[in-house]
Amino acid sequence: MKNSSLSVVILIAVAIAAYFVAGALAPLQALHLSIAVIIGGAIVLISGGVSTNNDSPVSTSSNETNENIETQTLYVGNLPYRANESAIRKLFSDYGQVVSVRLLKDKQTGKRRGFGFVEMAASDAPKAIAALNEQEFQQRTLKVREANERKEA
DNA sequence: CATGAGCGA
Repeated sequence: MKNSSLSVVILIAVAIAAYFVAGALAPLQALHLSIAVIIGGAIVLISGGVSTNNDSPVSTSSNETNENIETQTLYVGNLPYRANESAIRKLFSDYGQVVSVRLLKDKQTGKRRGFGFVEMAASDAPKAIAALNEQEFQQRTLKVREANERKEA
């Protein structure tokens, strides 16, 4: 839709340019028009062929499993109120790829509740638990455990 | 601003 109108604009501009290019190449003005029409027709075929290629861009059946890594949500408790999400993400990213980190805040009061959830690769989750559980983080002993409710892989 | 066991819009 937008591609077609844009193709028309580009087509006109290219055709005009092709007309002058043809003027430089051919001595006769009739030949100018002929070459311009030929080039214009070629542009029409090319742009038409491109725009009508509306097949699904990534319909290759091998693309459906696009890095579907098994993720495990970890419960992280006893977090310091000063802790922000980036610090937690960086802390956990040393033991595995962190998918998402969410620190829970009270919706009513807006205050932080001191715990959160870290979603990371399931293969790296036990290592992160063993390494970060009962570990001191900003003078607070973290409690890292597998999440129980809400989301499960 | 202040709080400290716990499992989430």
